[in-house]
Amino acid sequence: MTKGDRKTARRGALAAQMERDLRAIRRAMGRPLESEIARSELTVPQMAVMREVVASPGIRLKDLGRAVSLAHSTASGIVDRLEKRGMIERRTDPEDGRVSRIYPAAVVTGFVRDALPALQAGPLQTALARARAGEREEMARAVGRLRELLEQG
Amino acid sequence: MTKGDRKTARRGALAAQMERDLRAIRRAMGRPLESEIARSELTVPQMAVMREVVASPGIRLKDLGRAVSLAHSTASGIVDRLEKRGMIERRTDPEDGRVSRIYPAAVVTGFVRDALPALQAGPLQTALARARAGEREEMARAVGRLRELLEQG
DNA sequence: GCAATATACGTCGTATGCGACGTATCGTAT
DNA sequence: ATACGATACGTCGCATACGACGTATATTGC
Repeated sequence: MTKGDRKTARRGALAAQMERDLRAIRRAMGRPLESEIARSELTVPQMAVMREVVASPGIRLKDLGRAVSLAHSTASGIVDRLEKRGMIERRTDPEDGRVSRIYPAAVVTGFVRDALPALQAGPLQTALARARAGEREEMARAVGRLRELLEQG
Repeated sequence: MTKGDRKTARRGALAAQMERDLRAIRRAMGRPLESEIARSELTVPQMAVMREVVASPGIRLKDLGRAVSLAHSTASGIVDRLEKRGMIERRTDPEDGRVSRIYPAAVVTGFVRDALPALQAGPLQTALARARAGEREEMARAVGRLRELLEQG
């Protein structure tokens, strides 16, 4: 085995470990939501979509998907379910018949704007609270950098 | 607005940004797999499971799920599909009728052992290759720490 | 020895999550 | 004006992904 091979193997092990960690992170982030914020009956992605729609009423589906880093088909499905619950509204753009604009339902706008900041104190924020300030910044930077590296490919 | 409120808000923003980054990371990691490693016809989780099964033939389903950070029901489904393709085998433990042990199919054992290291050079490893060595370690550490913080809750 | 409990899995219902495909609409070049 | 490509969505098929529930098998308590 050459020196280069060992290097490659070491990087592979690092990557494999990071993959395991990232799966575990995803798992840990999704889990408590079901129980902790059960009152709101919103899953993590639904929460993210609601936040975005409240922040930008009338957002196009495509931009919504990009904002939450989801394929438009996935975003469409989430909007479907939120619409079925009456928390959101789809309206075709009068100036461009192709785009459907997403609005928060009038009834929930105020409620969501108030409740969301409190509700979004999910497992991630709880975990971050346990870290030192420097650690928090470091992890945020690392995650951002990793995203950057992955997306520039 | 008190000083504590601002602090909480800042942490919320940090958490929200990290959530976006983590979604984007997940998305970027899953995507090229479909095309790049299309020959192997294996998805990311299937790859992770194959790796684990080849590394530990006869592993119990529960331990398999834990190793890849997935619920046992999810692991069961993945094993179902791999079994249907003949890449894996389920055998009930003769000493304990409850456990089903997972074995790599005899035909693929050698092949997988050789092919996997090359195939697992997925988007993450590509991205990591673009980073400086120090950055790599830093990101790995940060991700590991984040996992630790999330799981200790 | 047997009832109560615990464990390991399989299965189901639901929610993501994606690419591929079809459709309606818009912009544009002829 | 009309054909043609581009764009935005909706929908489908499939693969995760989870908790809840049921079932079969061990283990424990008495």
